[in-house]
Amino acid sequence: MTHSKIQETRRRQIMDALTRCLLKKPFNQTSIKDIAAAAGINHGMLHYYYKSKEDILLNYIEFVIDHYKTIFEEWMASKTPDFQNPEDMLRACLDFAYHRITSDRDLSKIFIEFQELAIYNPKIKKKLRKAYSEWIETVQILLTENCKEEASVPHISAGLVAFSEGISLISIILDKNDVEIEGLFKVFQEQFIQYFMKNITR
Amino acid sequence: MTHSKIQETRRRQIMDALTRCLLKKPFNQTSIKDIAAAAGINHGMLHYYYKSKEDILLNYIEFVIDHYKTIFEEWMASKTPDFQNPEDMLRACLDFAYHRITSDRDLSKIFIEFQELAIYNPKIKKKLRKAYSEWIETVQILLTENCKEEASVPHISAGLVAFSEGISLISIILDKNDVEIEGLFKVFQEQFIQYFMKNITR
Amino acid sequence: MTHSKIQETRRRQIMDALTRCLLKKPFNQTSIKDIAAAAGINHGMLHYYYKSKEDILLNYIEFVIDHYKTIFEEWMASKTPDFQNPEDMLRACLDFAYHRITSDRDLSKIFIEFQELAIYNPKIKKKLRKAYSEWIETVQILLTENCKEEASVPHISAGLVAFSEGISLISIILDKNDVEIEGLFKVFQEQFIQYFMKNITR
Amino acid sequence: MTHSKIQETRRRQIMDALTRCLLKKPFNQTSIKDIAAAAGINHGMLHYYYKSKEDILLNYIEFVIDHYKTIFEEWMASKTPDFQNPEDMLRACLDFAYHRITSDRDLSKIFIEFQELAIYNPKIKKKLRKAYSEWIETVQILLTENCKEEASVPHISAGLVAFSEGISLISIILDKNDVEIEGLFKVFQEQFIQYFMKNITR
DNA sequence: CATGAATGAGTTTTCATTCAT
DNA sequence: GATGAATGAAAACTCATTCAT
Repeated sequence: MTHSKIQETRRRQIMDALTRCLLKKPFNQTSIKDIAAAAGINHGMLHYYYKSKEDILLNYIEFVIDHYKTIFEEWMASKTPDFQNPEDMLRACLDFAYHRITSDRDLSKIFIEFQELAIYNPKIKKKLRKAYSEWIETVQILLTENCKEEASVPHISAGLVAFSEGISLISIILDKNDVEIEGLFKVFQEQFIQYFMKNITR
Repeated sequence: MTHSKIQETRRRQIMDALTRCLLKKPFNQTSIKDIAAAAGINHGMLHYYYKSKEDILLNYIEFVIDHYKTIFEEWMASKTPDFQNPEDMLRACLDFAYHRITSDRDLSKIFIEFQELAIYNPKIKKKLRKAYSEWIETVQILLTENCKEEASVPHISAGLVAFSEGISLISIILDKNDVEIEGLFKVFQEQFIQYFMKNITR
Repeated sequence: MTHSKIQETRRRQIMDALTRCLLKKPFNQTSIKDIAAAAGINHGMLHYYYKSKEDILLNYIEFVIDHYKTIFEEWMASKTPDFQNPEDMLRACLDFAYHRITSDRDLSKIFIEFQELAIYNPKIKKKLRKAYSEWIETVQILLTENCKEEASVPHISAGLVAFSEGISLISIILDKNDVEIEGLFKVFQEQFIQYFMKNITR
Repeated sequence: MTHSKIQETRRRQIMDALTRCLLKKPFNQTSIKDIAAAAGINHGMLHYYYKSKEDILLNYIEFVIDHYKTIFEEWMASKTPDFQNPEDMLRACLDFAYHRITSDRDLSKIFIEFQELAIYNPKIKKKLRKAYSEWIETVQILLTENCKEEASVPHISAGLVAFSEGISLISIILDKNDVEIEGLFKVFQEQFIQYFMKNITR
């Protein structure tokens, strides 16, 4: 039992506090005291639960990634039996990814922060690389299951993820409202599905 | 003429120094003295030429954007007469954007830094929004010139820019080598061109 | 009996732990948690057994001094009947002092630490003063028993102790190996014994 | 010109301030702000002139050692022609060493602090080792000049330095007044001179 | 007796900014 | 224009001590 009940609670408080902080200020300008205040606990405790500010960040990145991976997996588990054909499944997955991830502005901001941190910090880069690799792989698996021509699947998977990240970035920077962004996304989504159904589906 | 020759030189030295700095450390961890040292000038001078650290950053962002805008415009001016048909032009433009912008790893890093700064700083966000808007608009103009069905052009333009940004991000995070990324890019580029030629070109 | 068996054990564990700690870091940089970890007990307990960090130190100094006093006394008790003449006894005592105290590098380090602590802390200074006084007195008693000219005995005793401390310091700082230091010590030891036998022995 | 006039002044102020601080508190309990306050300058400046607290200390140790080396050398230069015979010279040197170094209680305290710091810090140990080596060497040179039997000179030199350090330590710990300590020192000094004149002088 | 969560004062260090020279 | 000394606020981190369980 390395972590007691109270430890779990505190660690979760700190993670949630950091989310709130990162929506206001970049990590480098967020002080340990800021996080502690947001969590409603003494700043000394942050060093009791994590060995450094970087350690908080590394744990936080894992926390966020795991959180969304879990959400996706739970959704997949609940939906899988429902799909009648590849097109339905693809459309549902893209819808889910869009509504729960790409269009979540808070999440997008936090990921843009992660990306910047990754550029300058190899440890963070490694974590992010793993997350994106897994995401691309998940897409690949989904596509391969319904694919007769496998050669282009890896490129298509990576491209979809890149496009998704690009959309989320552009929607943040341009401050487009959700309707416009959804329209933009849908155009490409439909295009992609049609292309995929025509050329690749078995 | 408020700026003498020496002033122009100094300001340019500072901008170039900041580029070198940003490839090593994020802006928030880059000190005025770091920039001054990289520029080979006294740190006190940075406050003579710019009124604050933020002011340096705002000028720098404009400097970078202008720099690449100029490069693109010069290239366009030099190429325009050569194109025989829309397809050639589209392919050339996408090639240029890819080779000079999307695949320039240093530039990509600096833009990821800008994006993060923009999230938390409205002034920076405004500058970046303007840059991306103009970029999308440029693409729109290029497409519209050869287009019979204009309705989807705005979406396609924004999508192309988003995709381009997504690719550059993914290539940085995944540390993919240039060949892999180019392959990925080309698949979509070709797809896009074919789609565009079939449905939209007049 | 205020101290139960377990209490004695714990207190001894703490003292031994501090010895190990002081060979790595100065007392001021040794934390309560360091000592607790070295002792294999909970850091909260240190405040149960001792009222403060300083209290631990004061007890430790007494512990170390008593320890070595006991060793010397036991040795003396075991040896006394053996000596045939003053010269034998003197030589044996100096040998013992050298091999068990002066040349014990760990002990020397710990005493250098004590000396520094004593300079700035009157309570510690008092304890150390008492220890050195008693040591000098012991030497005095040994010398007086065999002395016809008592006047210079106090000076000689203090001088022997000072010399012994000086040797141990120099051997630590110069990192001389044991052989060199023993040679240095022996030269003076022999000189001293000859001088003492010639002028002072009754 | 790496150091301007003001730099020299400030650096000297800081060194002098540290002397005052070390007479009150050990180095580890002396904060950067304490030293700055004692020097009458802003604490930020200490990091302008020295790159860390340890750097201040290392410079300080060199400063103190150089200071006393200079004093000794100047004295030697002024005295050398006066000595008629080895005995006069030896006595004068030992007198000087005693009155200006061994019996200087402030200096003794500071050296006890250095010794403790040296035990735990290799860089400091190296500096102190060099200082003691040079001191022993100086004594050796003085003795060798007047010596017919050189074999024991190294031991005697090291022994004299060790004894001197031992005396200064004991006088601090026992809080003996100067008269008593001088008496103690003189007994050995006389003994040493007589021994040296009889056996070793050429 | 034992544990470990909690507190808060204190430490070194960094740095944008100012300004006298 | 140019230099670099000076300021002071703020940062991350440490730790003796307390105390509820």
